[in-house]
Amino acid sequence: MLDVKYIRDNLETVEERLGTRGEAVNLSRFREFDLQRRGLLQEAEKLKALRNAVSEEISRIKDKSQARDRIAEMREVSQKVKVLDEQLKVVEEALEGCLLTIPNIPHETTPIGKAETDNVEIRKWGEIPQFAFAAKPHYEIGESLGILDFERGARITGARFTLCKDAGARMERALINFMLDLHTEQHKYVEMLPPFMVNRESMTGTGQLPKFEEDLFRLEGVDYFLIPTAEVPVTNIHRGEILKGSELPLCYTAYTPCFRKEAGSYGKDTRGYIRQHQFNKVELVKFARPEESYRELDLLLADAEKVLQLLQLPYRVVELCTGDLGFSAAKTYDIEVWLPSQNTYREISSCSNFEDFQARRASIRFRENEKAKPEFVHTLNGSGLAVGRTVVAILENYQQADGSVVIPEALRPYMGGMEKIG
RNA sequence: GGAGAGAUGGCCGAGUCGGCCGAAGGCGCUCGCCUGCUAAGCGAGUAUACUGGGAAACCGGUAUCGAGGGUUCGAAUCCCUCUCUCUCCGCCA
Repeated sequence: MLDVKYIRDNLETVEERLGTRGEAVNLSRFREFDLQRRGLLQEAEKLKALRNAVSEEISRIKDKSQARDRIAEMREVSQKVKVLDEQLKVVEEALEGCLLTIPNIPHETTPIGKAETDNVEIRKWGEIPQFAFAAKPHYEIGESLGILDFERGARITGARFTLCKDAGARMERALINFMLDLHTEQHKYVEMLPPFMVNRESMTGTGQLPKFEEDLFRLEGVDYFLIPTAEVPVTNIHRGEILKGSELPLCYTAYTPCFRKEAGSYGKDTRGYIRQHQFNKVELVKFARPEESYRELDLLLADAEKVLQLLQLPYRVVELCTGDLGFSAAKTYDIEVWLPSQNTYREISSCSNFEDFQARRASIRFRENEKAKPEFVHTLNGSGLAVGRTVVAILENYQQADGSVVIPEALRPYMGGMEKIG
């Protein structure tokens, strides 16, 4: 959510900068609701002030018969207040609804662009493997090794669900532990294991709602949703709180499964393990001081990259352009891992600074010192990493001519010393 | 699922028959005084949001005692609904 006062005072700038996201933005509705609200508010508050003053007078009059006129007068005032308050409520809801659907303003360093193709490559890491044979896609490798079972996954649930078996299941678990250990022991994040379903307020706080309800799995009977990412429960840990400046930045890491409807991605990545309705992810979340948030974003990105470096998987980092930026983000770096079968890099992590956009929605603030005014924190998060796609990358990059897959050295301690599958 | 108890400021905790209650008292914290050091003591201060005015410091108004609604000139206090927490019973990994 953007600052109402900022929009009010910089309407054209805001429209223009939001326009770089690719959708025309018209804030005239906002302006109208804002004006209406303040008009009604002033009127109502004036009457309330009068009522409060006269009520106090009445309280001092011993003989209530002498207050009869004033009581009658105030009865009328209260009626008017009631009407105004009702109108106000309608306008405020409209204004709120308006605000909740306005995306974040891209950071000034976010490259202007229309789509994915305008993203900017920042750096590449690692050697792209050269195979003396035709590199197989991960789903063929996984199926022939008996560690990924798409058919039975679909039988159990449906399309885009996969059964991990034997060393495949073990590798998922190993990667989760490997990543969590790295981030908690080397990068000093605090581990969290949050609920995997959240309420509507939490989804609104991080920006999934109200606009993207069709992407979420919703439970029946209660207003709970399956989380599409750990960002939601972990960021909402501090919803409604005022943190101490001295404890910032707060750095949390969490493993959770993620559930996404993938509405609108029909036909994309239909085969294999790339795009699932349920996948595992280790997430990194930070709450930082505004002036430190971009430095923290660089650190967070480096922490995520470290996973791929240790696993010796080639990747590149791209900076998303304004047209490709998520709703809540001001700036995003994607980490893309090399997939030999596709002869291209595919997203495996997305690291974003949301600045105060989520903090304002979720009311997460901090006080620099005892007497300081509360300020909104900046929230950040990034995948560290998507576990399923890491499995995909390992299978493809570490595949051997005989169909076996070598296990990255860093992962072996987590797989009982296993050196290869098959 | 059944029965009961509760929800007040950073924390603890008071709030009588509705009015002078944004809310006693204590703890904590901040600043000052005092004091070889520490402790104790003394004095002052210590919520948030919106809104009007002001360049600002700041001044005024409104709202907030779990949430929403009702009664009333006036609600932390009375009534209704909901949510959450705790205790007991049942069930269960």
